[in-house]
Amino acid sequence: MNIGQAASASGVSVKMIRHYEAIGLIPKISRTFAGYRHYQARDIHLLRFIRRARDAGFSTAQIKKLLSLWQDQQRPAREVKQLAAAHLADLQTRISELESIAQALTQLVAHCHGDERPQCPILDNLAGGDTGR
Amino acid sequence: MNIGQAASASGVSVKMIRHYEAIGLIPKISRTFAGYRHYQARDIHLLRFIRRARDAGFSTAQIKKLLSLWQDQQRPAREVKQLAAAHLADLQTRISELESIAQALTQLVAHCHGDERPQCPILDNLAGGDTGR
DNA sequence: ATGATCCTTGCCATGATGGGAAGGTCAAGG
DNA sequence: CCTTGACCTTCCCATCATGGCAAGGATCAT
Repeated sequence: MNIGQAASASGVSVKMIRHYEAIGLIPKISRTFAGYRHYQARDIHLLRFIRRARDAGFSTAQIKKLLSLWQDQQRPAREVKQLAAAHLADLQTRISELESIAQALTQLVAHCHGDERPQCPILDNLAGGDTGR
Repeated sequence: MNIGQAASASGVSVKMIRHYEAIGLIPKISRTFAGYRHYQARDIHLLRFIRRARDAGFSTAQIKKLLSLWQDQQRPAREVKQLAAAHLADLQTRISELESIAQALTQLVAHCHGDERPQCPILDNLAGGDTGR
């Protein structure tokens, strides 16, 4: 399997596959005599794992750790859970931040008449003072 | 006012003030004969506006537009509202995405016993198949 | 005058991703 | 055999918002 096929089989772009190899997230892949990367079924599994982890919002560093845990048959589930819980906490923090921004913005948008007149509470708020209370 | 004072007065870092000037988000600031940037009260207002907009999650491009609307006494509130609403929609999209990730992850974490045994549904899920459904 | 603290510019880094260029390889078909 | 098109290789650059560091100049207080 060439890199393009590995990409479509795994859902990871060609660019990113090479990148992951370059940063050591995946091991160096064997090459054909002409220098083409050659992927085996287990490489595809690896890439799929990475894609799912990435889709779950894990950072590259976290994925690196997840991979090493995955490949360690002896790992305690505790470590995995810890990592996942930390990431989850992080997600929830980000969600709350975005939510409070969205809430404030919703207020402002609701109070803006939005017609042709120049007066606008959104700009007033940005220019002005207290952040919507 | 020097740039350092402008930074603490506005809440925008020295680095970012210079950056905003470089990318044309704010006009070129007057300089002292020695080349130091010199800030007036209205420059601080501008920086504060930018900081608030940035805190509200607007992109630099959107802030640029907001600034031009702000400075145009004739702007229709409609345009501002449109911009803010678009950003709000964007925020809400991002929030939902994060929420669905968080929800899936919460399930997985909940089902992981998290003790010393190696079996772990989190890794199984990443490795395996259906995304927790 | 000397040291501390500020300012200047410029380059590099982040993290995840993509674009594009210049050049090599391979398979299919005339 | 040669061309063509699709693929591969590496390398460099860009994004976005932000920061760090370095070398050198300015200012200010002692």
